[in-house]
Amino acid sequence: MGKFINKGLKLTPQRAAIFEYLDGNKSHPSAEEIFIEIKKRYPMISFATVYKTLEALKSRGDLLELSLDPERRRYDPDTSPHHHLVCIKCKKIVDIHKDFSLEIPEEAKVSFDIIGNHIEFYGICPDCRKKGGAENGSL
Amino acid sequence: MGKFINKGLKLTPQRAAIFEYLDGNKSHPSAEEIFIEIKKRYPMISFATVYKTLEALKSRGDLLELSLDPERRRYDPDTSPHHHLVCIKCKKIVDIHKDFSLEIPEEAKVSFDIIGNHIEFYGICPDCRKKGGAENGSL
DNA sequence: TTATTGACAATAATAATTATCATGTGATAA
DNA sequence: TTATCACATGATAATTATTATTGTCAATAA
Repeated sequence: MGKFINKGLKLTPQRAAIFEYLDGNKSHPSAEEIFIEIKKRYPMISFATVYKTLEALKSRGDLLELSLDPERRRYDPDTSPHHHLVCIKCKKIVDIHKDFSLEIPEEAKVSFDIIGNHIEFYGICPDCRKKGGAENGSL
Repeated sequence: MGKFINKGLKLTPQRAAIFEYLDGNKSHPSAEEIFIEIKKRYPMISFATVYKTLEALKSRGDLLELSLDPERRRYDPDTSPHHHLVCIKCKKIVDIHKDFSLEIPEEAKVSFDIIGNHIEFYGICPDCRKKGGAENGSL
């Protein structure tokens, strides 16, 4: 959980468990998934603590909130610039670490101060292709 | 409201109002914004009708649901392939009609069947730059 | 006409998220 | 030590967003 310690957040057992779960995690979990997972070790943890910790990390720039899934917010501990590949069937999200060096379009140049970009590729993952239409796969 | 008629949906006054509001609309409204606007003319319309109509249009491919704003779903009647420019201050969304012809990355090729992509450029719009920090602008 | 269907509004229900608040805890000062 | 303070926690309430259910009515089929 290295990347999350000493960020001005007091390290409590609950937070340590959340940090440990998040660090290096590539599954882009939702708040509920994080809660369920942490609860296995700390059955007394509350949803509020999870949300508050996520919010704290987010506001410190150590956690990305993804809007790729309209059903719920999902989180990504990898804050380095990267893009995502989303399965439209099972909502699995895979990282794409590649720089596309997009040329800023004219409409943007003349008006917005562009800060960054994010590309969502969407398609059907191998699991869903095989199964021919599973509604949920492993995240 | 041309683009929405004769799509297998019976044309009711409520739907006509929703269609008229959406057709050509570039503001990427939320369900609530649509509801409020329609209510001015049809005060008896219900939120459920708005949601159902949006869902119906969405499932017919005549309306895009945008996941750019984590707070709420926003809708785009322009179903032609295009990208978006989002102001991180006021959440204004502007269309970018430009083909970036992204080369499909290796990670994707070997696994996912890629169907499409969407680029979100984010930055600060001229209004917010001037105002130096308005929390809400016109959508 | 009668049965059926489809759409509506109203309402209830559910899900996701945020806020409130009393209590607890660790770090540090007295 | 103990007092204090700032912050964290968990329980729960409240909100917000969305979806589902129900009863009604009008249009249509039988």
